[in-house]
Amino acid sequence: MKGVRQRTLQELLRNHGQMTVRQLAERLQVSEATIRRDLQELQGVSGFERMHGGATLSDDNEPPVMARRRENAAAKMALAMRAREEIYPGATIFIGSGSTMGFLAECLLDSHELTVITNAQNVALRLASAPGVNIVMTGGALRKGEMSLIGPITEDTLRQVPFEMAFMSVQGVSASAGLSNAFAPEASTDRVVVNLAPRLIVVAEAHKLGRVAPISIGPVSAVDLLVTDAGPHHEEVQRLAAADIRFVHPADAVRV
Amino acid sequence: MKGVRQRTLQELLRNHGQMTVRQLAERLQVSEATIRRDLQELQGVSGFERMHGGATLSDDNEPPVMARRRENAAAKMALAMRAREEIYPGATIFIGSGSTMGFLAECLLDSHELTVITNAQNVALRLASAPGVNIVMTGGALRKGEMSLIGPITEDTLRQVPFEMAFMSVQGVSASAGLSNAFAPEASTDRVVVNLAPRLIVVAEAHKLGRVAPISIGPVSAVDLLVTDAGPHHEEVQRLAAADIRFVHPADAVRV
DNA sequence: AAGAATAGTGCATAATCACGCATAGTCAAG
DNA sequence: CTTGACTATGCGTGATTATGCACTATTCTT
Repeated sequence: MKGVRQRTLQELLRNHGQMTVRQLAERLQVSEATIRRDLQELQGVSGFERMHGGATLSDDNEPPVMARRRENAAAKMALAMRAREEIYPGATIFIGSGSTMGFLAECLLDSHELTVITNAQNVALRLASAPGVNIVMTGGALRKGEMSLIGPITEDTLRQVPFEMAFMSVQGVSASAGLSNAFAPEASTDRVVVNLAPRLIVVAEAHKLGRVAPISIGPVSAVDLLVTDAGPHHEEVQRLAAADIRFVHPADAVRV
Repeated sequence: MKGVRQRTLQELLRNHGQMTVRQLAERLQVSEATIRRDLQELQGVSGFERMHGGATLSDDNEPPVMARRRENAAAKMALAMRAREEIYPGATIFIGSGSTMGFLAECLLDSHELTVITNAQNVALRLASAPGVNIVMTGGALRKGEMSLIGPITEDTLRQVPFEMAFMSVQGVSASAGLSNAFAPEASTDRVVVNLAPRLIVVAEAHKLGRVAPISIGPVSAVDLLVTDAGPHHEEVQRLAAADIRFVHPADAVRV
C-alpha cells in the first residue's frame, strides 16, 4: 500500500496546497507515524516542503514566469498558435523566454522533426514530452525569476548553433525606440539573438506596443514578423506598419 | 487466459492510475500470486511501476529519472547528505545528472554563496528556489529520459567554466574496469567532467560497485572520493581501497 | 522558561512478497 | 482418443517490508 498511498498523498498535497499530518493520517486511514515516514521519503520532490505540523506542495516553485502564465492565458495562447503557423516541418528554431513562449512550446508538442534551441527552462521542460522535437539548450547563468539562461555562455552557445528563425517576446516594441527589455544581462543575450536570427518573429501583446523599456535590444527593422493582438487601428501598429513591419494577428483577436 | 488477463490488467491500471494487488485479484478473479506474477511480467512497460502492495501505470510520460527518484529514496538522501559535507562556502561545484544528484541539490537549498554548474534539469530546477545558490547550466542537447544536457556543446561549456570539484553518479564503479556508463553520448560528456574536475567525488549506491557498464568514462584513479553505502566488508570496497581510493559512508549506513 | 504539540525511533505485529511444489488445463503427436 | 510435455494457477512457507504503538527528543507557543 505504501507506494500507492504516497501517490495519493502527493495528489492531496497538490490539490490542497498544504495539509497537516493529522489531516493526511485521517484522510488516508493510517497512523501519523506512517505519514511522517512518507513525508520523509518525499523529500526532494520539486515544490515539496516539510514543516512543523504538516507539509506543502506547490504546483511548482512558482517563479514569476509561471505565475504570469495564468494572466491573460487565452490571449497568449492565441498569439502562440498564430506564431506556430510560421514553423515548417524540419525547421530549426530558437525560442526565447517568457510566459508567452511557454505557450508556444505547448503548441509544438505534437510537432515532428523539429529542432528547438532555447534558453528558457519552461520551454525545454514543456517540450521534453514531445517525442518529435529535438531540444538543445543554451548554457548560461540561470536567471531564477524568468527561469531563463543568460550571459556570455548563452551567447557563445547561440553563435555555435545555427537556427533558421527566432521567436522572442520583449518588454517593449516601439517604432521609434525599437525593441527593448528591462534587465541588462538578459538584454545583452537578446541582442545576440536579434543579430543572429535570419528571420526574427516577435510576439507581443497589445500593451507592449509603444512601450519603451530601459535597455534597447535592437531596431524594429530587425523584426521580420510581429505577432500581436493589437488591432490595425492601434496607433503604434500604424507607426510600425509605416516603418515597413509586417504584422499578423491571431485569427480570433483581430477585433481587439 | 493469461494474455487476456494481462491486457485487462493494464487497462484497469491505466484507468484507475493505481491499484493494490488485492483489488486486482478480486477484480480479475484470480489469486494474488497470479497477479504478482503478471505484474512481474509487466515490468518494462512504459509508465508502469511496481510497488509494495500494488502497482501504478501513469499515462503521462514522466521521465524515468523522476520515477527512479522514488526508488531507495532514503538511501539516496543519506548519500547526498554525506556528499554535501565535502562542500565549503564559496565553492564552485559541478553536479551531474541522475536521481541521486537531485537529492544532493535538495540538500543544498539553504547554502550560501555557492555556485553550481550542472547539466541536469532536475538539479537546476530544484536549486532555482535556493536564494544563496548561483546556478550555471551547461548548454547541450536535451536527453529526455534523464533530463540532462549532453554532447559537444555541453563539453565546450564545461571547458569554459572552471569548477573546484565535481559530483557525479555513474552506472558502474569497478576497481579493474574503472568508471562506466551505459549511454555513449552521455559517457562522452562524463569523460570530459572526469578530466576537468580538480577533485572528483563519485556517489554510488552499493549495487553500483563492481558493476561494469558498456562505456568506460575513466579510471578509478581519477576518483578523489567515493561516497557509498556499501559497508567496509563489501568485496569491491576492499579492492577499491587497495587501489588507494578513499571512500566514505553516510553516517547511518556504516553498519551495512 | 514551561507546557504543549509535533517529530523521530526502536520494536513487535501484520501485511506483503518470492519461491517451491502440486494440480489442473492445453496442445500436439501418435 | 490417449499420452506426454508444457504452461498456468493456486497454496503454503519462510523471508522481507510496512505499519502502529509506545517512548524520547525536538520544536513551537505563550
